[in-house]
Amino acid sequence: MKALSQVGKYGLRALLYLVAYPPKNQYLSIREISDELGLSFHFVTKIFRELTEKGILISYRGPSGGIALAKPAEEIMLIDVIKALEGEDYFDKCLIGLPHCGTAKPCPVHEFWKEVKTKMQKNFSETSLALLGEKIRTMEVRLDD
Amino acid sequence: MKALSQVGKYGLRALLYLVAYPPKNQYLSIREISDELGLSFHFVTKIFRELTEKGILISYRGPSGGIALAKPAEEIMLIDVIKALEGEDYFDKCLIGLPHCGTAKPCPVHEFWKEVKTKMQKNFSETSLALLGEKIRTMEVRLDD
DNA sequence: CATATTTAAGAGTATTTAATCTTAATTAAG
DNA sequence: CTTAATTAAGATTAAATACTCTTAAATATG
Repeated sequence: MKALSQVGKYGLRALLYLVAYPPKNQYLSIREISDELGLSFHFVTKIFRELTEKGILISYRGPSGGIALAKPAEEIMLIDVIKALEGEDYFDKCLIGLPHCGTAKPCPVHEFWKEVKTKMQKNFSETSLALLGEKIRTMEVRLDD
Repeated sequence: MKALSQVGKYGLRALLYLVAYPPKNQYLSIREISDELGLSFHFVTKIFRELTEKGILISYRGPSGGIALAKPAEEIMLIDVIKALEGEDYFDKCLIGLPHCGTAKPCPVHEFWKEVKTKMQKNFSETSLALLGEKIRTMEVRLDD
C-alpha cells in the first residue's frame, strides 16, 4: 500500500534526520541531510521550502545557514507533517474514490475505511517528532537502508 | 490517503456493480457497467482484461457476450481483488519507503504501520464480494456519486 | 568589498500513471 | 454468409508526479 507520495516519504525521512541528529549550530544544511540519506539535494530542498512556508521549518541562507524546526520537536506531531506534505484532506478520501462518500452516502467499505483512517489519525496525532527522533537515536529503529 | 490507484478504484467499483446487479444472462457487458458507473469503457475493458488473466473474471466475446465472475461471489474475497489490481506486494510496503524495513531493520513507524496493514488484511480477507453486493443491493450503501 | 556558501524560486525534463483510440478476433443471429 | 455486437491487444496521447537544472537572493567571513 503506497500511502505516501515520494514527497511525503522523502520529506518525512529528511525531517526525521534533522530531529534525530540535531546540529550543534542553530541550522543544519540540506546538503548534509540529502547526502546522509542518499536523497536528491534539489528535491529535498524543494520539499523543505514547502515545509518552511507551512511553518514547520525555518530556514536561513548563507554560510552556516540551513534549516531548523520552527517549534520544539515535542510540539510537532506526525500528523502535522503528513498533512503539510500530503494535503489537509489526507484523511478525507473514500477508498474507492467516490466524491460524496460519507455518513449520508456511504460506499460499500465506508465504515471500515473510516476505522482505519481514525486509527491512523489518532496515532499520528499522538506521535511527536521528538519521540521518533529518540527512537532513531537509541538505535531501536533506522532511517536509511 | 490515496490507498488505491485509479485502476484499483475503478476496477473495484466495476466489479462490485457486476456482483450487486448480476445479469439475467450468463454475461454482463462492460459497456453497461461503464455506462452505469460513468467510467471510461476502454479503461474498464483494460482493467477487466487483467482480472480475466488473473482468474477473477471470465469473458466471452460476441453478441450477448461480456464478463462474469470466475467463481461464486461468496468465494472471492476483497483481498484477492485488491492484490490482483494493485499487486501481490500491496501489504508489504514500508510507510516511508525504506526497502529493507522489517522486523530486523524497522523504520521509526514500522510497528504501527504493520498493525494498520494487518487490520486491513484481516478485514479484506473476511469480506466477500457477495457480502458487498448484498449491502449495495439492499441500498445500505452506494456505488456511484 | 569580494568570495564562498547556502536556501529560494521557478523553469525544464523524465518517468509513471491514466485514459483514449484503433484494429483484430470472436461469436450470435438473421 | 453477412452483419452487428462484443472483448482482446496494443499503440498512442494526456496528465500527473518525480525529479533536475539554472539563476537569484541572502549572508558569513576574510
